[in-house]
Amino acid sequence: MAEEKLTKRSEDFSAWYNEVVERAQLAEHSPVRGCMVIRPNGYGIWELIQKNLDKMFKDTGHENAYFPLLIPQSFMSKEAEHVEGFAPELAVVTHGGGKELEEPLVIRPTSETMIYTMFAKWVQGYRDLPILMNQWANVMRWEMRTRLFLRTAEFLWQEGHTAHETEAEAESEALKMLGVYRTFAEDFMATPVISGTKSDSERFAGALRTYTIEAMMQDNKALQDGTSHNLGQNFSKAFDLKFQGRDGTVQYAWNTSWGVSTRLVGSLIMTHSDDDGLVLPPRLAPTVAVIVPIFKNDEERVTVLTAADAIYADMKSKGFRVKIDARDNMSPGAKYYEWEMRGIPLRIEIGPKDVANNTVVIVPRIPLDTREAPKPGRKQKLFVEVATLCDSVEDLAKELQAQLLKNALARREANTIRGVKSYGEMKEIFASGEGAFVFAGWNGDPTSEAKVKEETKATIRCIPNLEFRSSTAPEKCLVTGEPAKHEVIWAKAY
RNA sequence: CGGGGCGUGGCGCAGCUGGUAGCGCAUCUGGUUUGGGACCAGAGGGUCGCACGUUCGAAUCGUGUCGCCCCGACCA
Repeated sequence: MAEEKLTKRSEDFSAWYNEVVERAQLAEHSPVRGCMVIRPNGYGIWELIQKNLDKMFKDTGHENAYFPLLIPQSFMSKEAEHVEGFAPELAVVTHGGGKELEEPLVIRPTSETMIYTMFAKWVQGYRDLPILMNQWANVMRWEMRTRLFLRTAEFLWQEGHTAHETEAEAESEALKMLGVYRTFAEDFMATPVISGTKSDSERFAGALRTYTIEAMMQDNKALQDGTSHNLGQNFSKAFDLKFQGRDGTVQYAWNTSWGVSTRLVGSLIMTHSDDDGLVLPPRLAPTVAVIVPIFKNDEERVTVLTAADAIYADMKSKGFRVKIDARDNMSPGAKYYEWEMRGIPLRIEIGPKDVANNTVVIVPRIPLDTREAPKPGRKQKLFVEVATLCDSVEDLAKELQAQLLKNALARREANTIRGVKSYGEMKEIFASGEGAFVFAGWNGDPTSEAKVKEETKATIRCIPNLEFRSSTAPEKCLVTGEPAKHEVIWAKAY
């Protein structure tokens, strides 16, 4: 009996997302409210994100360290905005060793307070700067409403923390790391992102400025993929992080922090996947290719499996992330559906005919523009010589990676609206349910921002960086008609 | 925190005018199959979220409680 099809994306995006997460065996709800069990298939994606980002951090001079999970409650209170921002979502430990603690400990929602406490001990003079540090950790925020990968109570992330001698140096660091995130999003996640600055209302609690990369999901809602903050001297003043400068005077250090989380896995799912299930960019796919042997009888079985095993061993030895699916209680068709659901970029089919011809059939997860178009209703099937299989897989993986970015970019541009004439027009856009990224002028006033949020549910995702702005800057604020201070992107967001 | 829904084999569900639990998928065994979701035969597996109450008798009725999901508010 065939398993029922996935809910269609177009019918119920939210249900579709949950089904992909569960049926692709990425993650499931834990017995604890709002927490997530990440299964190996999902964790494998995170491991590749970690591995590749970590290399980029090291290449830009950062080192990894680790700080404690529990933070004395008093640390949290030292920076006024920070405590106000996080107080409602703290989980607090009140007992230990069977006794009530003198001072409650909070489970870190982020580690600024702990890390800058330590930095303060480590820094005396300007020669101790800069500190360029990162930690891979779990954090916990008692969110009112949670969603697998996108907003869980506990999540895995990396948080970079740096301390600098000058304001300019800190600003440059914050922007540099935003650039690292943008490069990672495009090159690995195949996700086009718009980088820019958050408006004050969306700024990190305690930051001078918050930078962001914003991606568009397939329901045209925005998702913040990563964030980078210029913390100014707010935390160094709160935690007494001082140094003696080149001129002999004692000064406060300048800090930045930046992070991405397991939310990126959710972002991947919502960006690329389709009605057949998960679609993974090859560079972040725990398994890039799966070999499915096909045979009718025992004789064929031996021939085909021998050939398939040889291919598998060869690819494995060359470092390919490849799997062989030799299960004998399942028909090839059933296997195809399963691996498609799980987002494997390339399927390698090998049957008796292929063995005889020294070929295999490769089926990419999504159609590639670079290859001959498939017949209507069919998948693209590529016949490949066994002798050149590894090169072909490498080429196809690259083509698929590029195709995903191309498709996502085309989709975002098709749903990006510039030159909206009136606020009424924008209200219609967000009332239609289709949604979009709307580029428009804004007077810079939080009041007009709040008004739009209330009336349309759309918020300012960011003030885009120069390269993402419209060629002609809007003159007027779309909401009030006053002179525009910035061009901004309005969108509904996760 | 407000509104709604749901807790019954691994998963999805039925049973709820009370009478001691059933279906589909999955699993196991045997056989036939296998180039797009195989079929036949047999088998195993459940203190019906938890507690108290009503009753001769509770998955079913009542009260309480715990948990999960969805929508909203909230959210670097």
